[in-house]
Amino acid sequence: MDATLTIGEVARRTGLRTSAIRYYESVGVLPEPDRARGQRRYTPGTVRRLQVLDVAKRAGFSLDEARVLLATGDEGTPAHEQIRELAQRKLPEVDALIERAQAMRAWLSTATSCSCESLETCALFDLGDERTPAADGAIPSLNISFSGSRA
Amino acid sequence: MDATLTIGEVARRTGLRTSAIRYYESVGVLPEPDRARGQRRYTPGTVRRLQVLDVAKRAGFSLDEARVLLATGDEGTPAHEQIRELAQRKLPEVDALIERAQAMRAWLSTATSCSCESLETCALFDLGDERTPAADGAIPSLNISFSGSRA
DNA sequence: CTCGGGGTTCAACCCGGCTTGAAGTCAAGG
DNA sequence: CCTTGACTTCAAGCCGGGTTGAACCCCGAG
Repeated sequence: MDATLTIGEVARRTGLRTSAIRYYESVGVLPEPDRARGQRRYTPGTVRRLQVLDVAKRAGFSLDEARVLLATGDEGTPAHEQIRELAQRKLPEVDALIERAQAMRAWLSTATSCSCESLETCALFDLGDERTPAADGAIPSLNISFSGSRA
Repeated sequence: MDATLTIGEVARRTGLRTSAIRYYESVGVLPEPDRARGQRRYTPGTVRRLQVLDVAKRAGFSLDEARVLLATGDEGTPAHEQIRELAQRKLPEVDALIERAQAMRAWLSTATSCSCESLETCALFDLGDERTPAADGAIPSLNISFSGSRA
């Protein structure tokens, strides 16, 4: 429980830059740690928090969302409630992302065998067919809208 | 072929904002059009170009990549060569995106049935297992790195 | 004449997630 | 004493893809 790790130490153990750790603190994802002569001193638990953060980011959560998650340690409801709720809220977004990416893939795959002379005449670029003629060799529709998530 | 459309007209026909059209010109995705008393005058072909651009963006291409594509109209190789090459270069990226998104989905799905009391002990947040114990109910690994694409 | 509704320019701002740089403090070691 | 290295702060920059705003011009109608 004693706060012994310097920011550099935490950085080494997590693979983060010290600037990132300070940034997380500045946006409230990490709490303000104790200080010794002005310098931050972290508990070993902080390393775990940052690992959790890492996994959460990979799972598609923003820092804002991760903040909520990391706040669960603060004497309250058990972690699984927050985890479940966040995951359930995120799932449809990720499903949409997958769908969108698969539509992109289908289009690109079709495009690799394009033999059009000009973009003017290439049906690949005709607007994502709303009416979807349901033809067999139809061109994959790209009627997609979404705001993706990042690494 | 006479340049008759004002920027507002093109905007109406494409659903874009005039600011976007000027921006595309500024970054070289659209060529500089003729002008009448200082005002831009576009050919109907420009509308098509912007539709092509729209589809290309949905397919995952950046403006930089789309610029290359749109440049094919300029008296050169037939369009399909560029289309094919760009699509082939993009496919692995999109495949990676899909894989990543599916890993996210799997993790989130597992997370919705988490019953851990604390983040400390929750195996969901143990680092993406390199050693992959290959257990059956194993936690989906999130060992992913990638720069996604956006709408 | 004046107003409204196009058009023009350029610079600045937005988003998220950091990084980078300048300038300062502090402790240990040669 | 001086250097080295790790820490501190704050402001500014970066990426992509535009949007927003101020200040201007120009034309036709009432």
